[in-house]
Amino acid sequence: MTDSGIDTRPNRPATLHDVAREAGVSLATASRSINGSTRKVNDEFRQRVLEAAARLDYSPNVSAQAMVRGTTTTVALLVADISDPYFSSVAAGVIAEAESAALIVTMAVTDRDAERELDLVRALRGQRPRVMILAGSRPTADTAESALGEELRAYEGGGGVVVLIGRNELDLRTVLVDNAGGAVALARALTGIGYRRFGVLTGSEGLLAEIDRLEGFRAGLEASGGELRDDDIVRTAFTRDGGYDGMRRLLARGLAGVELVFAASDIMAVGALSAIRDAGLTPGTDVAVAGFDDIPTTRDVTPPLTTVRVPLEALGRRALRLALGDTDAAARAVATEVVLRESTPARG
Amino acid sequence: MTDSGIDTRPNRPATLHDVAREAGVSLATASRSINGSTRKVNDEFRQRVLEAAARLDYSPNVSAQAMVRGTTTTVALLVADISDPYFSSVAAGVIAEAESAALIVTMAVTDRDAERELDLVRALRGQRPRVMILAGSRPTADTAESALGEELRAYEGGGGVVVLIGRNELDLRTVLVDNAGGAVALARALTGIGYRRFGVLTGSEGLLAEIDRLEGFRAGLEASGGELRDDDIVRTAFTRDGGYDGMRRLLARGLAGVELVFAASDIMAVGALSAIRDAGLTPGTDVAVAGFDDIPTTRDVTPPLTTVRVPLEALGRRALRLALGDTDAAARAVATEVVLRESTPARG
DNA sequence: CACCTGTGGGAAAGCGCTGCCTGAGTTGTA
DNA sequence: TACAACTCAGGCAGCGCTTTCCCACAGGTG
Repeated sequence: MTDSGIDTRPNRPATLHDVAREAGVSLATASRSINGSTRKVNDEFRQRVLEAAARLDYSPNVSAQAMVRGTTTTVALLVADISDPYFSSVAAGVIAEAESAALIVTMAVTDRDAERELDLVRALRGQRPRVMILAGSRPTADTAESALGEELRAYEGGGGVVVLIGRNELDLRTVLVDNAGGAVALARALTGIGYRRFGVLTGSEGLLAEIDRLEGFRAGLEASGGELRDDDIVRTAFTRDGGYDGMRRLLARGLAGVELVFAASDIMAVGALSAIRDAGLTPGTDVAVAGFDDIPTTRDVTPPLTTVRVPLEALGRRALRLALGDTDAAARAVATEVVLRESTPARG
Repeated sequence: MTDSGIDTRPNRPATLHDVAREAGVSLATASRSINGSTRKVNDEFRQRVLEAAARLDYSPNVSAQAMVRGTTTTVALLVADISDPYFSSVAAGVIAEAESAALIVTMAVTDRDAERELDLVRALRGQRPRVMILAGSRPTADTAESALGEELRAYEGGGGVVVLIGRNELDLRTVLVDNAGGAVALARALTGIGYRRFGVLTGSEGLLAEIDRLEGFRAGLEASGGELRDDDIVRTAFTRDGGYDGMRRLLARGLAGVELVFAASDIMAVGALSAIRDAGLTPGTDVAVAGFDDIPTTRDVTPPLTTVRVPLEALGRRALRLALGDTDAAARAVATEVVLRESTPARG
């Protein structure tokens, strides 16, 4: 078709240069026609450029644009485990919000490994994302952690914005969830419907969310006459299988009067339900169970799970809005709400 | 510290140029020290460069590298809905495999909207990803679809590789799942344990997976003496709520002898279980239910769900491996496996 | 008719980086 | 001692794009 046998590698995407040549205009005019700068372009020229672009299947090279503009349209998102419904809901929120801000999301999974998390942050930093969102990051200030902090600060020093989801020791923008308040309210609600003796399944990773939920629950019980003995607190993995195992341990040991087991996350609670059933007991009747988060499956397990609703998708949206400078989003902790269902029937 | 008041905007990430200056070497040497090219660099120089880089918190600009190298390390992944466990498992597989190939994943969500899907493909194309993976894409050859095909072909024309997960009319690399075979095997297994009259809950979107599963199931029943009347096939949304609604419709109409309802996906089956329970019936006992996919929650619903196992994470891994040229990955459809659980107790 | 102003296309610089090419310095060989 | 053969640091072009800056030209004014 066109003349000039300059570069006819077939596998090279068309460049703006190609488009300009095809349309018979300069590079500058082609650029202005396609992205629509402040400068006006003659309609006829613009038309020609757009047609040429379509003919050549032109697609602007965002790397090149990023270089010259000095800014990208990327949001980097780190989650612990994308197949965990907690994180996939948060991710859905981030992605939805990113789409409405015309940003593109790059995602990485840490597998709850601090070292890998650090490597990923390093790698993602190279993308010069506008925003970096970390969900379910490790909390305690050990060495790997402070290296992470340093890396994040370096990223911010280079003009990036970091947002953490969930309380954290790092001194960075954070979307706070009212874990403690929700746990207090849950404890009160449960004593209110007649429960007195409680057990707890919580994580062993020292996540601040775990701690806040446990302490909040304990405080709520103290204020409302419930009892939680230290022996009845089981520390286990913060996963479905962790919940299953923890519950099994509790059952093997004998419930010894525990009427209700509070699992610090729904996913653990779901595992606990299965463990109860596998032990030949009936959850809700023989032991009540409550969770935290209100992931979608809480409606579909049997009995439906009492929990504390955390608006997970909203969390993700809010994280990005906060990063983008919406100060309202920083205002205060995201509210949580107790949802009583049949896994905790009213007692006597 | 350093002299030359050239550019001291505080919010500018350090460039390789800065590092080279700080280390007192040339740009070329700095580049070679940091990325380790084929050329050797004097140990002392390299040391100096690495120290300077650390001191300045240098992180290579991947956009710049992409430009000059003419290739990126990005994988673009499109899914219909990331909070659906089917897609989040597939995504987990893609991300895991990407990590082991030192690639980074960019993710977008189509929300099952063909138009949005097209826009996203267009936008992602600008990233020049090495690979583009589409999971749960729309299938039928309508107009938006052919525009999608054109866009994907343009992307491949520019040197990219497209992989589709699940059968599709587009003539592109595809990870095939043996949906039909699994459905046949399921039908046989169920007639084998005494079921005769069946109902089906399937999607209304014309996805080829839906069709293959339905047709496979039908064929399996025909071969083994089961009965499926057209009236007992309900078309509904391919989601949890779709399953719930479909089952409710079936129950409202009266089961009229249907002993087992096959839902074309687990997520629909889970909704169906809840609908059965909400109607005051006992799933498994009053109506049996079977699903397809074996998502994690199938173990935790009551009764545990009979299903056809699809190795979802493996699907994602395989998609990327296929894109990266692993010809074994293209070999044949991914095998599926019947898993009988208590939602379909043996009859009579 | 001389001059000014506004409009809008084109040339060119340069974003951060890699990889070829050059050339200085070192070692080996006759 | 002369010269070939290496080795390896540095110079520089250029990846695809945006954005000044420049300039030609059209139209307006006194």
